[in-house]
Amino acid sequence: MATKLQHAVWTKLSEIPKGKVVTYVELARAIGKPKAVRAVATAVGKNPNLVVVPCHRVIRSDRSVGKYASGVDKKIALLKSEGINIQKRHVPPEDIFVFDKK
DNA sequence: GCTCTGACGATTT
DNA sequence: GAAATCGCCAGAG
Repeated sequence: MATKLQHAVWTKLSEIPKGKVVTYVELARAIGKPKAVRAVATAVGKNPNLVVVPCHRVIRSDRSVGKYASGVDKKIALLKSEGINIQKRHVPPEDIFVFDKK
């Protein structure tokens, strides 16, 4: 099952271009709930559609990779494969994607 | 309807 | 710089 919040999150995630990552804050802001970062994180973690939902492109606002269901190390490897020079503790700000805010 | 928990954030110690 | 604390929203029991 999927709540509307989760759907909103996944939809936004699918809009992230390859080679870019997004922070939970930006993602939360994109769905109109900038304070609901925790709810957003929960939604991402429960993502049932790994194909259209690149959850590995989601990082924390402090540029740390955060967590990953299949292992943080895997997440980092995937992002590096997309051209992102990511590290466990920090991610290059220039590779962080920002949603078009209104 | 209340309480606990969570892939978090920001601030303080 | 790392750990602890408080605050935040939504979902699950």
